[in-house]
Amino acid sequence: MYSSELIKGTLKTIVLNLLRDKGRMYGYEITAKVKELTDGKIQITEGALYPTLHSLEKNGELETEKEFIGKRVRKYYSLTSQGQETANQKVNELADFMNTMKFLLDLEPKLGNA
Amino acid sequence: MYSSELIKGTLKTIVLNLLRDKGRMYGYEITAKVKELTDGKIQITEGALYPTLHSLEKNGELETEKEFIGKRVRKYYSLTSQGQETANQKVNELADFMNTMKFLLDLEPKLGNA
DNA sequence: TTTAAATACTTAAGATTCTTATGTATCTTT
DNA sequence: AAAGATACATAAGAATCTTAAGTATTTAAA
Repeated sequence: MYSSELIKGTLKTIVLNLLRDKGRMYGYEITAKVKELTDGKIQITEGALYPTLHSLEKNGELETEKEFIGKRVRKYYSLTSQGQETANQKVNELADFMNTMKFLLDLEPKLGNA
Repeated sequence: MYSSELIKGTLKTIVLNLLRDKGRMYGYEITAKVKELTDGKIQITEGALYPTLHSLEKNGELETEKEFIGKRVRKYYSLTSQGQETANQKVNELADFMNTMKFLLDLEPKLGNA
């Protein structure tokens, strides 16, 4: 488990990226998938996830379909076309940021002014 | 410039790592160095940096020496031995986290259960 | 069979960490 | 003389997370 500050700011990107890959998922499934894919190193709490999903939906990035599994409601989320764009952009930004951070932490010699 | 959520949670690590490398630095110098090293992509604001430095000092990770440049005070920060350990640990954690995130974003096939 | 655990969603209070803004003061450049 | 850079500090507000509590169904274990 990583210290919680690190997760901050990457949650939206994780969710958008997963939905881009899987097509549609419901909340509980997202938490389980992230936990599985990261061997438990990243555990999204429900208190963080659901407000994020609601906010993304309100913003037009996600749309929902309700399905009944027996008597229980399940809300499937999928990307809107706007959400597709945002997903691409957010993932690129995070990848770029991680390159910058890697450079900063390794303090590699800067190219171009040797 | 990255969207500000991304910076959150990495600031302490950036500061500790820089101090580990440079020995000692003062606040303003840190903001300038990070800006320079990242070509302006990461700009630490003073409102974020100074409280962070104060909190790290209060926590025993950093120690300070004041120096006068003319009539102006400059506060140099350096790592305590505890700060050294924290720096190592934080940098390792962030590197580990970035690997996990890279895997998660690329959705590379998981090794070990093919 | 009843109890616990897992599934599935929701929301509220509080903590943390950042942005934005303001304030003070000195030094350097125009 | 004024503007911009240097150098510190802190407070109000925003954003995002944790922790916690609540509701309800389904499945597994005792």
